[in-house]
Amino acid sequence: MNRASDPNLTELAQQFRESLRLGVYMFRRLDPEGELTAAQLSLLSMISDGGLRVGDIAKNLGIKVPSATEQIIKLERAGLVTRQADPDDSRAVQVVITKAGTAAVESANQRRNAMVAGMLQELSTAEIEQLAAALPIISKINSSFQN
Amino acid sequence: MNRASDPNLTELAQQFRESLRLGVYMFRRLDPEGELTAAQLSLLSMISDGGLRVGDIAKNLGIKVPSATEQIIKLERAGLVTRQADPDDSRAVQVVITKAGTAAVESANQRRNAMVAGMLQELSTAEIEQLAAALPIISKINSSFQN
DNA sequence: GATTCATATTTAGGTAGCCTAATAGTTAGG
DNA sequence: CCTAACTATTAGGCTACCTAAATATGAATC
Repeated sequence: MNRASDPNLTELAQQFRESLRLGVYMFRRLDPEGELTAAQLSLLSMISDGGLRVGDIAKNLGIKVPSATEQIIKLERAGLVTRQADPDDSRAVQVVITKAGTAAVESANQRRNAMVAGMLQELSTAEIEQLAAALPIISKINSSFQN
Repeated sequence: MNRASDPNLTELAQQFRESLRLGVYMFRRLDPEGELTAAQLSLLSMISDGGLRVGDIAKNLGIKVPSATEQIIKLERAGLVTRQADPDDSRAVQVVITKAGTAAVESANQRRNAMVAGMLQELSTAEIEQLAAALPIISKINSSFQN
């Protein structure tokens, strides 16, 4: 089946792209005064359940390895992560979150969630339900994009 | 009414932020080889129905005036827009799209819409409906954010 | 076990797209 | 007319990405 040229789907694609654009701007403006940038919070959140190698971090974030290294170096200098030799492969490096890193993630998430929740509370109950239903679909679209 | 501390709303906020993050990465990867960057396409689309002043462009894009000026200069050098004195206010500048600019927008939109439509066609009819219902809500959230 | 090929990371250098602060020109109100 | 407010540009800086090249380790082959 190929519906990609369906005019309705194209129209929806256009609207979806516009939403993506709005999302980029919202994302950038969320808590700009916070101690963590958006990129740093994404990286720290990713390793908060256990250390990962640089390459895995890059892959999961959808960026190139040198870009990940750069962020990791900044986070290390800030005392939020440590780099340790991977015991199984001494070419690789395990990036592990520190206590300070965990604390920073928690406070950053709280601040940002509070900001977003403040925006969401202006929605009606029906709108909140519709939004909640759509978020998993966006994740699904993203998965198909990764390939 | 203050529901912002409602745990359910906070949970939804967290999920929404994650979707935002995914959106950022999708947006960045959409047609990276194209002749227009995402920022350029956003700006050009905005003026495709008629010239706008630099300040209006900046406001609509959610960026500062000097950032808009910078983009406009690049687009002008590429022959996609022209800058003209505003007849009513000679402090202001009208930014007008050229024929080449219009052509570039059309082809960029087609390419990007086709890419997105390709991703959307993997969704079920129900999912497409749910997504379509949520997009206006995202616009609404963004509006409340602008303030 | 030495050579060669592949993998993991870092270093070096570059770009896009934002920002703030300072400057120059234009308008409008007192 | 003069001052305050507005519009845009210039100058300089930052974050977060990129590619290409260097370094180090691991794996495979002979």
